[in-house]
Amino acid sequence: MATTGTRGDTRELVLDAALASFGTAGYDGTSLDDLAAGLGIRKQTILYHFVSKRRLLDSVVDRCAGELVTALERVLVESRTGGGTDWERVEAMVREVFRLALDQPVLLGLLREVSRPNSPGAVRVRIHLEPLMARARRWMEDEMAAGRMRRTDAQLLLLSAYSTVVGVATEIEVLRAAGVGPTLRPVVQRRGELLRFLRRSLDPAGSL
Amino acid sequence: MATTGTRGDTRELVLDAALASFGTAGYDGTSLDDLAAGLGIRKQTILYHFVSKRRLLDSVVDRCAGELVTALERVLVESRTGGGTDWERVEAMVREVFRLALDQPVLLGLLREVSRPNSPGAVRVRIHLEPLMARARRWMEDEMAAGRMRRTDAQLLLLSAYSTVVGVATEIEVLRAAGVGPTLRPVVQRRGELLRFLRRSLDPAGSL
DNA sequence: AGGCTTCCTTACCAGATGGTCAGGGAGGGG
DNA sequence: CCCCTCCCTGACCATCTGGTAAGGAAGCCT
Repeated sequence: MATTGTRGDTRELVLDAALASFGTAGYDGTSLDDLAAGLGIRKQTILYHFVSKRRLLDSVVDRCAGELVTALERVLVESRTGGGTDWERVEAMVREVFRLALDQPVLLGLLREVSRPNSPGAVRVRIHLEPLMARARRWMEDEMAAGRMRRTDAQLLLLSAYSTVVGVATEIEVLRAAGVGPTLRPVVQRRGELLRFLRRSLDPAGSL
Repeated sequence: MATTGTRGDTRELVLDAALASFGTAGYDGTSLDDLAAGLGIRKQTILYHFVSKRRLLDSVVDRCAGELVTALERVLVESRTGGGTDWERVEAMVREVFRLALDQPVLLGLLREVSRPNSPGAVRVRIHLEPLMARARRWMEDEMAAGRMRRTDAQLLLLSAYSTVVGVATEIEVLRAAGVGPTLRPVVQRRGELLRFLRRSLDPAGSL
């Protein structure tokens, strides 16, 4: 072969490149030929591993959603054994999501692309996020009923948090377009706003 | 003819349809054939009025940016003759932007599409927004120097406000995708957050 | 009437796109 | 040795893409 060198992980390399391209150029703006050329392989190789372009997108989404779920699951377990308050657990989750986003900014690109209503990946990402959302919602409503959380519309709150994260994606891009370097100050600021908002909505001990 | 009926305003109809399509399906996801078919005309007619697809996007952006600038200009004049404080003027501007966005949600779709870094329309929208931004920035810095505004990074604040508005675009779409009807409550909530954020950053008389 | 302009059309094209098909090389097991 | 499977590739294709060239119909002006 002598193309990629290490052997065996072509599939993963394609997924990486596809994630980046879908996130920046968009689904329609990504051509399998270009994608393959960037990897030094032929388009047919991509089609061999992922039957169609559509399924490639699905695979990318699956993989990213998997990472997200794993990371959240880990934080959830940690905070459970650590035995923090509800609010501390919420905060840990939010921080984990932002950490993930800062570590892999490409994820935000994909999320943004896939949040578009008519996007082919929208349904796929919903499949992954809906159980997560439903679970979080149920938990929150239980905690509200038990008086450990302030009463509010759980679903609307979750969606608001979700779109804040998507908003961060656009913000980073806007800043870059405006010539502002990839400083993380605005991201941290957003995180602070989101946490403050959530605290105000949820924490019974929250100020103001 | 007998196609459109009223006569003469084919150009405007094309612009309307293009705005909607670019905003929902994206630039790459929009084909001139489909666009024309939706209007009951032929693709060549579109090419006749707007020389190329790219120029069509430019025209759409131009028109929308024009509306925005006009609306803001009007508010600015009104608030100037009304003689409000700095903060009241800022608030009036923000409210006008949100009003515009609520009146024509398609605008948000376009804005979102065009905020993508590699988007062909990104440069065009920058051409329109940069003078606006520069002007606002200069004004804010003057007011800060005069002590009528709290000191802060004017540019970062403006960009933050801008991306909040773009964020509203994604939020509406996310909500729709989640099955939540086009309720305006989250939008109003966002507006409230943005105003609070701006007030905290700018208003010398602002609380907390 | 005849020409000019405006608006829209049919006919056509070169290039790119996603996808199919058959085949080739490497390795492993019999 | 042969066969089989895994991974990859070249050749090819139908379709769609934005864009060009040319012509036709309606109105306006002289």
